[in-house]
Amino acid sequence: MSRFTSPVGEGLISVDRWTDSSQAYFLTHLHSDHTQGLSAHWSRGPLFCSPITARFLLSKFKGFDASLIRDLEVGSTHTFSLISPLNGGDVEVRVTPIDANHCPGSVMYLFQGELGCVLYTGDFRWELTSERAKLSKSTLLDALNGEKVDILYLDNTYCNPCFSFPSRKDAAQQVVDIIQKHPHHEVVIGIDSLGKEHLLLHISESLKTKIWVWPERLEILDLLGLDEIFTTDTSQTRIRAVPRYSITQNNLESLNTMYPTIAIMPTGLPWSQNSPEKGAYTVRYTAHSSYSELEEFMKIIRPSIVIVMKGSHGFKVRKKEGKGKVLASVRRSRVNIVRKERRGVKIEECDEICTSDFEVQIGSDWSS
DNA sequence: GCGATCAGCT
DNA sequence: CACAGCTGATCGC
Repeated sequence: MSRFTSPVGEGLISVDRWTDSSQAYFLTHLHSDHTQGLSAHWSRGPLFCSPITARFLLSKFKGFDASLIRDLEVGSTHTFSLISPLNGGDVEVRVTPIDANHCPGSVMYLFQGELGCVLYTGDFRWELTSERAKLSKSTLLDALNGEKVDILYLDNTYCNPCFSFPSRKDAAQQVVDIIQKHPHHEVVIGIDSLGKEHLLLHISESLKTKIWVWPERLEILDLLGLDEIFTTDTSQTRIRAVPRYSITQNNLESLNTMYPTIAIMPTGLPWSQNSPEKGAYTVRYTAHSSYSELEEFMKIIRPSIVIVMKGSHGFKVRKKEGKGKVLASVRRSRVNIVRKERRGVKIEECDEICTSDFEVQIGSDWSS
């Protein structure tokens, strides 16, 4: 444990982390909690991401130096070289970006080479009933080719047995059903600046209608070639996708003084409650893995060590005194878990990756 | 005045 | 509570 976490020399690789010095920077997707510290003036070094994320990045940060972007074909293995701060020699690294099925452009990164075998999931949904996730699984297993994952950085947002979600396809149909039961209502659907495009597409196709979005959102949809089904003209549709934070009880009541309106919240968050009598519907549509999906994932990966990236309502997280450090303790599993502090990760070079430092403790909960 | 960071909120 | 944000205050340039 201590050998990995104690920094030796300069950092080599940073993932979703932009505040300290590394030789290569990786971005999993363009949600804002993964880009804190990134700006149009980025100059620290090469930034690796998927081609779609590169497109979003240049749109979000106008004036970004495009020569720093290394867009990597998803599903392929790429090789690059870093300089060892220990001996000045080359450190060869293989990286495989794998579709994370979280939002457009989102990827996980599998790093292999002298650094060891490190899998960084970023935010991901391991929804194996979908063809896309099945493809991600085979890409991952092919790239691993039997190699053991030394360190897994895991999105554990919903890693608690109380979270079970329908497939996004089924959840999308639930939204369509709600809309069809209100044929004379206006409909507002809460979304963020990126994500849930497949939900909106499903609604548009099922109901043969365009969907209103705000102008900045249409720019993002244009980058995906989806401009045909969206509009910024309210007269063309009764269905509007609006910023999630704009859907409040007060706003819904105000809308209803003008026209009968229902609100639909696609979310996995447990405190968003369904209140049909108030015209407020919650549908469990989420871009994060459910507990059982995480279980499926862990059965395949069986890493030596897991570092979880979230954790407030996932694993039972226990605050440890001093320095704001947080360690996770897991009651239902004996997997060795450490919670990463703050955002992203900096991967340092070690004298060697010594897997015996990370005793394998895969518990029966993962393996049964 | 501008950009970066943070507190507070949903 | 906070998926992934938004707004507003403050600080340094």
